[in-house]
Amino acid sequence: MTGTDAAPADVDDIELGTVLRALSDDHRRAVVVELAADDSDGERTCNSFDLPISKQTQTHHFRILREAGLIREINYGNRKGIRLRRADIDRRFPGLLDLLAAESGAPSPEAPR
Amino acid sequence: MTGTDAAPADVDDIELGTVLRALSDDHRRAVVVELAADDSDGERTCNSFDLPISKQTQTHHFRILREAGLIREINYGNRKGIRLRRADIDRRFPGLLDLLAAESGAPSPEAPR
DNA sequence: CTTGAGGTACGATACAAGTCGTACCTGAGG
DNA sequence: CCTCAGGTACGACTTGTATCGTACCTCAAG
Repeated sequence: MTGTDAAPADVDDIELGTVLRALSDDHRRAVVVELAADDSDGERTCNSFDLPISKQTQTHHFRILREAGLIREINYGNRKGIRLRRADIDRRFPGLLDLLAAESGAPSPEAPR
Repeated sequence: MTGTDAAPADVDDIELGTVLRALSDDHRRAVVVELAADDSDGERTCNSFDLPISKQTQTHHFRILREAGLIREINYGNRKGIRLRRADIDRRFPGLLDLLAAESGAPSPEAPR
């Protein structure tokens, strides 16, 4: 495993600075926004995000997201699953995912005038 | 370059990516957190934040915050005032300031620790 | 077993960003 | 006028980071 998981296990170990730094990148934010927009919270594959970057860079970004505590990566050997840590994020930073979802053109609870 | 030392005038011109990038820095986030914690929204001076960095660097950070649309800088010649754009932020990213305020050890409505 | 696709590890590179040094501007108070 | 503190402008330095190339691993299907 080569010391893979430096991901915060506890909700309290998720730090705002790390999260914001992770979300400041457009590609990573796009991933989280997509995940946040899916209510069913199904497991996704890396390929399903259609990022215009190489595999190695994708690995890098997903690691940042995992270490920030935003996603979980389930290792299947020659495949991996991506899952949003929605419950943890909602408890640690309530409203954050709504903020991100609002950027994707998601339905807003309030009338847009 | 970037030709923009201008701050976004319209609320809609405030971009999430720029805001998150601005808030990903600890010093800048500390400033916004302090501002967000003050409900009176009084004008502050740069000195009042007690940042452990040089004046030049402070100027740099305040510019980033201003260009992101998070604060306004009022120039008095040999002094300047700092003011949080609370109304704009609340309208563009509702909940964001609450998120930040929660990190400052502010009283959270439901944080039984 | 061999092959191929998905993923990772390590390294190199190029650009962005935080920091400070020096020099200069501005206004208040001697 | 001169001085001084707050603030800015420009540049240099250093670190961080996003990106990719090459090599390797893992599993499933031939």
